[in-house]
Order: sequence, then structure tokens, then C-alpha cells
Amino acid sequence: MALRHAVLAALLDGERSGYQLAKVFDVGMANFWHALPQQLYAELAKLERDGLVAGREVVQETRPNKRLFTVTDEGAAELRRFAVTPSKPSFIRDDLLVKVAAADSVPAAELIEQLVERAAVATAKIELFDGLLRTMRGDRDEADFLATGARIGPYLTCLRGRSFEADHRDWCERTAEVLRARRNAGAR
Amino acid sequence: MALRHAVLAALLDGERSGYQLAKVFDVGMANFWHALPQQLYAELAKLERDGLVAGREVVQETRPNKRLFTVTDEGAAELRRFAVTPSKPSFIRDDLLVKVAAADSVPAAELIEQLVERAAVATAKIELFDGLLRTMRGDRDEADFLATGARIGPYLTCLRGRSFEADHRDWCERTAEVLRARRNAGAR
DNA sequence: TCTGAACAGTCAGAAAATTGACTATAGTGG
DNA sequence: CCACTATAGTCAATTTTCTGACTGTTCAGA
Repeated sequence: MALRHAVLAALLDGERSGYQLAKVFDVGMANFWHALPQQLYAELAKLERDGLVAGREVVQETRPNKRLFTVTDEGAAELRRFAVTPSKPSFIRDDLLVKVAAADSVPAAELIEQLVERAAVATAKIELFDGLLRTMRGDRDEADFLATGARIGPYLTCLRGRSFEADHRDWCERTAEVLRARRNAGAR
Repeated sequence: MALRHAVLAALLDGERSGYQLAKVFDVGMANFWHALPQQLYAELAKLERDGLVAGREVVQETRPNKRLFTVTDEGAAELRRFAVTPSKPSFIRDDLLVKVAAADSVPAAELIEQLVERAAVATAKIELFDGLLRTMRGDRDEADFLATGARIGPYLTCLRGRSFEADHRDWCERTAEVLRARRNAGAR
């Protein structure tokens, strides 16, 4: 029951089509919620049926027609209800961590490779987020924007995503280093 | 298809019952994979059917009987296969982040409260992890243990868990501070 | 002596997420 | 002209995860 709230939150920035949402849920939103297009279209249909969002058909000449969705008052109320209910703590759930947990019984070379690769992905994400953050705050500095800016929600979650990626990258690098050192020591 | 590998990894430390696994998946393992007892019993049954783990009935006088599971050679091979396949990057998926994303449209007081609460939970987890880490490395220091210790896999993932929680706690505190400052500025 | 926690597990059902198709049109690069 | 990408979606099936209830025993503490 939380994808629906994530969709509502994503629509707060303004009218969006399912297709646009699919992209948002693949980059910015993707820090804390990821969803495939199919899920989003299905969820939008349910949200519309429940009156939490309103769809508006836009006929296009040069592109396929699309439907733009907005949060209704009911949708906003639902979001407020959701915001005040306690949420259970999160965890990571990452295949790579499972592999590292089994590090003593699996070949080190591939594991090191994956850790290095993952660190690179994290670095790329950090750059992406830095770009998003810059765009969101415009020409102001962060402290000023956070103090007086409008719509700081996405900015705050993006900061969390950035920090998560930086942390992840550091861990990947340190872990790869540990495994390399052991492999070299063992090979001697 | 990754709970099964998480279970295999958890069984590397030695024979365990479903009940014991359920506890492992609620604390140590819980950093990167969480599962309820029902899931674990079901998964163990499947793993046994597929010959990846072997169960052994232990008759107890004073306690209910139990079944202890070990990873078979086939299971170890499966784990190695899993370890060398690429894994998709992880993301957070946290209700609280969804709420913060909607921060501009939901009541601040409750959100701040939840952030503070979450920071406290994170602090408690950090202490738990620190205890686990101390236990795992015994009287050695970390660098020495990581260089020469046996079974460092769980230690490395626990470090990731610790780091994740520390990062999360910091973000919660900073975010709460930002929201408080805005609320006070707005109230003036 | 009663209560509650710890031990050890099982069953059924619902909800959520993933996988893998498939339909169209328009524009761009080679 | 061909291949490819981007736009804008839909459908079906399966897999995975979560929710909630249920059955027993033993031991420690009030």
C-alpha cells in the first residue's frame, strides 16, 4: 500500500503522464522507490478509480495521445493520512550483500569485480543526483534553499539518495580492498 | 530467487534450525535481507526438495523436536553460481522517504516526530551491530581480523549495515532540523 | 499457581512486484 | 530506405512477499 503514496507524492510536482512517471521512478524517485511502467499504469488506474487522482486526456498530433494525472483533494487528504501513520524501519535487500555474506565460500575475483562495478554505478548516481540537486535549488545555496525554498521534499529525499550512494560506494571500495588483500596474502 | 541464496549464506556458519534462522533474519541478516519465519520454513522445504540443503531431525526431550539444516555440496555450488551472476543495483524503498518527499503537503509535526523516532531506532541498531561486530572479531582489532580472520563475510555485511544506519540517523536528524527551522520561520 | 516468554513449527490467502510479451506512431542517423 | 530510439501505453502470468491465524511444550518469575 505504499506505491500508491509514492505515486501521489510524485504527482505533487504537477500534472504527469504515466510515461513521465515511469521515468521519474527510474531516476529521482528511484532512490527510495522503484517501479516498472506496468505497475505505474495499474496503480494510476486504481488511484483514479478511487478518486485520488484525476486523469485528463491530451490529444496530440505528432505523438500518441496521453493522459495527464493530478492529485485530487481526496488524494492530498490520503497522503496526509499516510504521513501520520507510523512507518516500519527500512532495510537494504541487496543481492550483492548476500554475495559478500557468503564471501568466504565463493570465488573472490568475481566478487571484487562486482564490488568495483557497483562502486562505479554509485559514483555515476552521485553525479546524477548532484545535477538534480543543482537544478532543484537553482542559483541559491543549499542552506538558503532548504530554509526558504518551496517544495523541498524531493530535495531532501535526493540528499538521502546521494548520501546512500556515497556510503555504498565507500563500502564497496573498502570491501574490495579487504578481499584483494586476503587473496594476495593467501596466494603467497 | 534471492531469499534462497540468503538462506544458503546464513547456513554457511553451520547447522541451523528454521527457528534459529528466523532470528538471524531478524537481526544480523536483517541489514540486507529480512524475512518472516513462514517464508523461511517454506524456503527451507524447497531448498531441501532441490537438494541444496540437508535436514536432520533432532529429537529433544525437554524442547519440541527440531530439524537442523546444512548446505550440501550442491548448495555450495549454487551459491557460487549465484555469486558470479551480475546483480542489479539496490535501492532503499522506505515509507518514511515517501513521506518526506511529500513534506511540503503534509503536517510537519508528525513528520518531525517520525524522523526523531527513526533516528532513535537507528542508534539502537548501531549499538546492536557494534556488539555483533565485537563478538565476531573477538579480542582482535578490526584490521587484523579482516586480514586474517576466518568467515569475514558476515562481518563485512554487518559493517555495511552499521554504516547504513549511521547515515540514515544523520539524515533523519538533519531533515528534522530543517523542518523544525521552517516551521518556526513560518510561524513567526 | 498462573502468566508470559522462548522454543519449534504450520497453513491459507492476499497483496505486491517482476517477467515478458505486444501495439502503435514519429523522428533521427547512416 | 533501414534500423533504432522515444513516445505512450496494455495484457497476462508468475513469483515473491506479507498478513494473520493456529498448535503445542517448557521454563522462569511474580
